[in-house]
Amino acid sequence: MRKPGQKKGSAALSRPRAPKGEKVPVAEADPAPPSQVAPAANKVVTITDVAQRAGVGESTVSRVLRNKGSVSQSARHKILKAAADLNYVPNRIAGTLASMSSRLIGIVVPSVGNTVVPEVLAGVNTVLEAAGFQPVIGVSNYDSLREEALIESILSWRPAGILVAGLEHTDRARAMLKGCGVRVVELLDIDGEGIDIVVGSSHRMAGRKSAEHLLAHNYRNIGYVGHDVRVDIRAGKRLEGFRAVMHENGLNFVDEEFHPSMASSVEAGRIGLARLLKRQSGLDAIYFSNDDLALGGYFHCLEHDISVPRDLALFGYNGLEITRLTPQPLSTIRTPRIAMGKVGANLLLSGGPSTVVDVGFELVVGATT
Amino acid sequence: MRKPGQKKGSAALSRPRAPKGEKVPVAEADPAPPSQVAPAANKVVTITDVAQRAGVGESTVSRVLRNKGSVSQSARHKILKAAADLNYVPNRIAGTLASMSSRLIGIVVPSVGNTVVPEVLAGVNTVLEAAGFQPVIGVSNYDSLREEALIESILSWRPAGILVAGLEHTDRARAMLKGCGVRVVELLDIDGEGIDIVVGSSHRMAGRKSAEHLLAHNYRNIGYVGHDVRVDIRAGKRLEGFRAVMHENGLNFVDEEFHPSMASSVEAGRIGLARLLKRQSGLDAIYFSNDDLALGGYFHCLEHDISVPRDLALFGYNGLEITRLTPQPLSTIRTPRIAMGKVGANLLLSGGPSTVVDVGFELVVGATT
DNA sequence: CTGAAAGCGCTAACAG
DNA sequence: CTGTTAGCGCTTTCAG
Repeated sequence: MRKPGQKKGSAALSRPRAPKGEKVPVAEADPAPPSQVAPAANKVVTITDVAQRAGVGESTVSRVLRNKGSVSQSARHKILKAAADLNYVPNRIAGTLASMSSRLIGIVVPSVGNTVVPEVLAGVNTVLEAAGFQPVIGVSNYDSLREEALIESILSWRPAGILVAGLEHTDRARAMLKGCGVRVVELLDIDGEGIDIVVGSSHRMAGRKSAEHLLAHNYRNIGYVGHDVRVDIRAGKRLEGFRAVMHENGLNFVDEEFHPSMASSVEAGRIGLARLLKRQSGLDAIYFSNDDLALGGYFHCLEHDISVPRDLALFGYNGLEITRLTPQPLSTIRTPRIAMGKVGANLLLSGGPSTVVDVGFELVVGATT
Repeated sequence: MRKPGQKKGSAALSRPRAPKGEKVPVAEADPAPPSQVAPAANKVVTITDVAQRAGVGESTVSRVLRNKGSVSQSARHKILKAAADLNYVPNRIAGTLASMSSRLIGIVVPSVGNTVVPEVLAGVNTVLEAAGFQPVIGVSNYDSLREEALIESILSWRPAGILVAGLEHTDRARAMLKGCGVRVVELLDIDGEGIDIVVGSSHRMAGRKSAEHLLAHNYRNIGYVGHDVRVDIRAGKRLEGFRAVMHENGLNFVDEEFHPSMASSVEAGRIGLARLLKRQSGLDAIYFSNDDLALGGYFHCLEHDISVPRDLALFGYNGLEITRLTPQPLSTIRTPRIAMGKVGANLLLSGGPSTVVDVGFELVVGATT
């Protein structure tokens, strides 16, 4: 049996006594008779304490604190005062368990490398916060097994909903998502079979449009510079779409350079383009897996006096802020990331039916094509 | 009294029945006598179910699932099998309440705009994940009142620890952090009074070193281009340090341009430098509030054929990856962000005494000074 | 409008 | 090694 009255705080991580500077006289710290009552130190305030101090029942306190049910003004006042005096912080863990409904929202993203994921998260967060939900985040590092583990872990917090990136998951992850009983939103991509709510844009189509743009501008000797497309599935879909259009026009990439980095990076683009140009001449345009890489390629051109787009055209993906601020704005495809996050979060909370929302994209003709 | 057996899932956000495509015959959906038993649909599996199916007691199941205490191989086997069969996902909300120790870690950051915060978070996350903790995140948008609210909200989840950015908080926020009974880590800055554990570097000193560097290279007519320094307190400290060195050498900024954006941005740097150069001639160096701005300034120079550093030297802060990949690498100060996150998280979990850790910084001499 | 009481699902003694 | 039993702090009937 647990000894009542001997309440302890969080065992492992509770603050050690007397942090730097605060002297606590060893002998006479506690004026109460020692070994009789446990020292009241750090006792966590509960709703019971508030109720007692206000002289009301616990349920009334609960009602006031959650603005639910009707309570007399006098009681409300006393309770609010008591809570403030006691510095009461409600315990949502207990609240969640009792009410069987949480204000936690799970989020699983592949990385926080470039700014695209943070931007989506910012959009999501705006909505969640306004609605009083708290995000619980996991980063999978583009590893689907890690994603699976994260999903399980997050689900164990019984969130009110969950957002994940992309449509590709392990079978077990899909099963868990399907069976967990809460709404799930898959963000960023719509090319594939979704689980519940899907909000994103078509990467296949983005790749196609990119190719059509370059072909329309009479580029024919096109190279590809990308990062690991096995890992970044959406980049792979863009490449696929691009390639399809090339084939439909009887063309092929002159050459392709895959940097083995899992995450995209400016450096990968810089190195990748340098390598490609070393072994191929006659290229007139490069399609990059995204703006990070394209930026690296652009820097390479600047440094080596390769005239863009006369000598070489460059095309990226994402429409990052920076791409329109370089000396020559980069040609790219811009996606509404903040909006995507907001739409996803709203749909998650709104309780509507399963849907697929295509937020679309915009081809931005910069000065590099 | 709550009717037993009529367990319901999360009310608000539970998945609606029959999502797209799955036809559910209205009349004969449930073969059981209607209005007698509640449909067993979606019943959430609990530890009791697992125990029953495995033919053991609940506590034994708990022991197996948490690898605690000793259990016979046969029992362990049966339990694991039962759990898998039932697709059991433990309820950590209940576990946390019962054990009074959570595996949640609160994190409050000012923004997710540029990559510095995500990088710190990546470091933090590496450690947390390895130790089985889950981050609960809040974004304050550089608003201290919002930060206060977020801290309160996050504390209500009774996290095992909390990480916040910077040392400046509202009085109430400090009080809550001090009184919450768990370890708190303040990241990014060490110039000031900390609450418990402080991990960061001195921005004042970074500003000083930057000034010393420029002065040592004989720049004397120095301008400042920054974003809102009232809001980004750490940028303000750098400016202060820089200015102090100038004064000690009988100098002053020739002119200062503050872009009213709260968050830093490449655009602010571009516009800010353009404005500054329009009203001042004879400047030989610019100190930027950080690399985002410096990058924008650099792009402005590239576009307007301002020779760097001959006509104008540029100096930033952060040491973002991209600053060493531009045609001329930018001169800047690099901070160990990933390491900072790791150290902070480790200290948080390790349970040591309150400390201040200066992770230092490195002045990177690029090609722009 | 208010209080009493029964759990939410799990963990932690304790006694086998 | 294992089952029983009290709670964790809060919400939610239900009966005043």
